[in-house]
Amino acid sequence: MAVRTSCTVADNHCKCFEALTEEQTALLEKKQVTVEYNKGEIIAKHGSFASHVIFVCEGLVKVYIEHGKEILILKIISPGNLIGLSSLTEGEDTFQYSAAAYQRSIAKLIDITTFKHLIRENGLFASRVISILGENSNQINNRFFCLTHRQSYGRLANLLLCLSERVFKSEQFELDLTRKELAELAGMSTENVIRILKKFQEDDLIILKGKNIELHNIDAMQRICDLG
Amino acid sequence: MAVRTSCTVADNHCKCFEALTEEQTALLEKKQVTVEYNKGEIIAKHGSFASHVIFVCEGLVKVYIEHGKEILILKIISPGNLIGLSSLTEGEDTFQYSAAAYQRSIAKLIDITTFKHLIRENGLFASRVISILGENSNQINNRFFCLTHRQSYGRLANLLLCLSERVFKSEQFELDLTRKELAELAGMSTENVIRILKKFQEDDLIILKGKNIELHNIDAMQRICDLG
DNA sequence: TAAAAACATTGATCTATATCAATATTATGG
DNA sequence: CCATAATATTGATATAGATCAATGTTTTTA
Repeated sequence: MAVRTSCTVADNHCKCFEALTEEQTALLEKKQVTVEYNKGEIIAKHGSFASHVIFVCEGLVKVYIEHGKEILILKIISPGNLIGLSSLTEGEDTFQYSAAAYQRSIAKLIDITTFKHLIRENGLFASRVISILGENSNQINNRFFCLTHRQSYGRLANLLLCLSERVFKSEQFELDLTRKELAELAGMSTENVIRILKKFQEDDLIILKGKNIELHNIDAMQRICDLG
Repeated sequence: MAVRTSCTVADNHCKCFEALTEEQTALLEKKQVTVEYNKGEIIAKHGSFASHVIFVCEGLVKVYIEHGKEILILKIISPGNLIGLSSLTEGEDTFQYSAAAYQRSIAKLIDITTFKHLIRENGLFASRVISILGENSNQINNRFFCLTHRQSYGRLANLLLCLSERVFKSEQFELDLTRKELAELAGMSTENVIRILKKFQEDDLIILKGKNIELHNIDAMQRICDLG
C-alpha cells in the first residue's frame, strides 16, 4: 500500500458549504471577513483565541504546532481548504496549532459561533464537516507514519511527490521554498536535504536548476518513497 | 508548555450519546451488538469494510496503522471512547486504522448507517461528534510531536506518565505490557526500553518489581518528559 | 513437571543523520 | 551597484539509538 496518498498536503474536497441553504449561505457571508497575508505572516497562532475558522482562498499555507523553538509541520494547505476545525471542540476556545503563509495568501475568516450554529441547524452541513475532519485525521496519520517510519531519502521523495502532485500539479515546478523549509517539511536537517537532492540528481531522478525542480523518474521516486 | 497532555492515551469525554432523545437512544440500542475480545484479538482491521463504529466498554485497546510489518500506534483507548469515527467520512467505507485488545475487552459495535443518520437528524449529537473528532486530532498531534521531537528518554518518560495518569490512575501499577509493547508505544527498540528503565531505576525515578512499576519522582519524570 | 517457547537482559558493534565549521552563492536594502 | 545579510553547499566529526548476538528468566503447553 502506497504511503504517499495525502501525506503532507491536505487536499480535502471541502464540500460542506454546498450543503447550506441560500439563506444560510447569506448569513455566513455576512459573518466572515476576507484578509490578505504576505509571505511569512502568521494566520493563526497556537494558543490564541479561536474566534473563527479559516478558509484558504489563495496561496499556500503551513499548519504546524510549536513548543518553544521546536516546530512540527502537520500539513500544507492549498486553496479550498479549512483550518481550525479542531477548535470547534466544546470547551476548546484556542487554536491547537499555528498557521503561516508560505507566499501571499488570501483567506476568509468565518465567525466560529455562526459556524457552530450552522452545524446544529443543518445536519448535512454537520456531516460534511465530519467528513473533512475524518480526512484531515487520515492525512495527518499518514504523515505521522511517514515521518516516524521512513528514512530521510523516503521522506524527501515523499515530499517531492506530494508537492508535484497536489500543490503544483506538474512534474516540473518553481519551488519557492528554501532548503530550510524543505527540511522542516521532511523532518530533517537542511544539510541533509541538500545532500539528498544532490544524490537524486546524480541518480537522474530529478533535474535541479536553481529553484526549478523537475521530477524525471516518478516511478523510481515512488519506489524510494514506499521502501525507504 | 507541557507536551504530555493527552499524548498517547485518548481520554475523550464522549458525551455525544447524552445528546440523543429517548427515541434515538432506543433506535441506537437496537442497532448495536456487544462483543467480547480476548487479549491480542483484532477489533478492527485497517482496510476492511467499516460497517460500524466501536464503543469501548471495558478493557484496553490500541489503535494503530500498519504498512506491511511496520506499525505505528496512534493511541491507546480506555473504556468510554469511540473508535472509527474517521470512517464517517463520505466515500470512505473502510477502516483507516486497526484496533486490537491489549487485554480482555468488551466493545459495542454500532451500525454506521444509523450513526450517520443520527448525525443528520440531531444537530447537538453531530456537534458532540465533531468535538470528539477535534479532541482526537489534538491528542494525535501531541503524540506526533512527542515521537518526532523528543529523544528516547523523554518519550519513555512521557509514556509512563500517560499510563499512570490516564490508564491506571495511580502512581503505582501492574504493567501487563511486555517490553516489546512498551517499545512499540514509545517508538523505540525493546533493548532501548530496557536500558532506559534500568537507568530510571538507578536514578531513583521509578521502582521496578517485575511487572510492577512505581513512579517515585513524578516531577523529575515530568522534567525529562518536557525537556528530553 | 519437563520441555519448549516467549520474554528480558546485557554487551558489542554499526549506521543514519545531526551538528559543527568553513566557504560559496544568491538576494536585498541603502 | 555595493555592502550586508540570508541562503546554499561541502566536508569532517559526533552520537543517539538500532541491530546483532549471546544468555538468563519467566511463562506456556503438552
